[in-house]
Amino acid sequence: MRPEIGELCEQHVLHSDAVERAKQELVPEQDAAGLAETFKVLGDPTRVRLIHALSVGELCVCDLAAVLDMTQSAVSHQLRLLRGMSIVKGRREGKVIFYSLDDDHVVQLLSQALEHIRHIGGNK
Amino acid sequence: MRPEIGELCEQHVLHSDAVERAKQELVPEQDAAGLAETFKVLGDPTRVRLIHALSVGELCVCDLAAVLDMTQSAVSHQLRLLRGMSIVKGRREGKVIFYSLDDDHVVQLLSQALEHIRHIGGNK
DNA sequence: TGAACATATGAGTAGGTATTCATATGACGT
DNA sequence: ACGTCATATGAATACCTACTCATATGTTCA
Repeated sequence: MRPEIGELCEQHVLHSDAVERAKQELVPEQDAAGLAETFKVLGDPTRVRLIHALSVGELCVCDLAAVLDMTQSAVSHQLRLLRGMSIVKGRREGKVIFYSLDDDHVVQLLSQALEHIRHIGGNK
Repeated sequence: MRPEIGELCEQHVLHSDAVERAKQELVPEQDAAGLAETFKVLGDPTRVRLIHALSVGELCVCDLAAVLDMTQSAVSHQLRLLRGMSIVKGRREGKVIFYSLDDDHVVQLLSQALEHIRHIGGNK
């Protein structure tokens, strides 16, 4: 079922039809970039903890800093990123700004990734 | 419904009960780290494209390089990472090594993330 | 065994990123 | 208007990461 081996690698590619097929279905560059950007934002322990903390309920910056034992500045910087990706949103109430998750997809992403981790955790 | 505002921020936290609650439910550091690690691996355009290409069907390193227009070395380095996270696996056949996705979760993660992107794409 | 090929890997480097420190913005009470 | 508090932001820095180049490993065939 697999294609015949064709020519040299560096120059002519081994399995040209498979390559063709894969090229056809290539994600548009733009999507790949967008996906990567999204995952990159989730790819930091601090931000994962931030998101998880907010999944419990809304919290202000100050509280987040306390919960995660971080500087207010550091938290604020990270929230900026998360806001930029529409993962969290802020609601002003006087001096305080309460943050909460902006999108349900994200928690699903987290739990699904956790599944993946647990799934492979044993064998390796 | 929201808690009374308490004391100073920097030192005593604004909403102590909410903070307590959030602290209770904190993800174990280990999970947060694991999640972040997983997402970090997905957080790169090259690897997203690699994964997507493999979702069509197995390909050897050389073909992957052709499909994504990259150096064999670069591809190999990335595959190493993906292998380490049990996202792809290799199957040797003579000189050639065919790579394929090791886990279904990953494609689901990709499509779910794509949903998120499309969902927010408009407003911003 | 040796040449040829596919893949893996180590060192080096350029660009990216998370935190800190200092400071700015914006809102409230007096 | 002023001081205080919560949050945001710019610059600097120390660390990380993706690629390149050179080379090693491992397989096949003669």
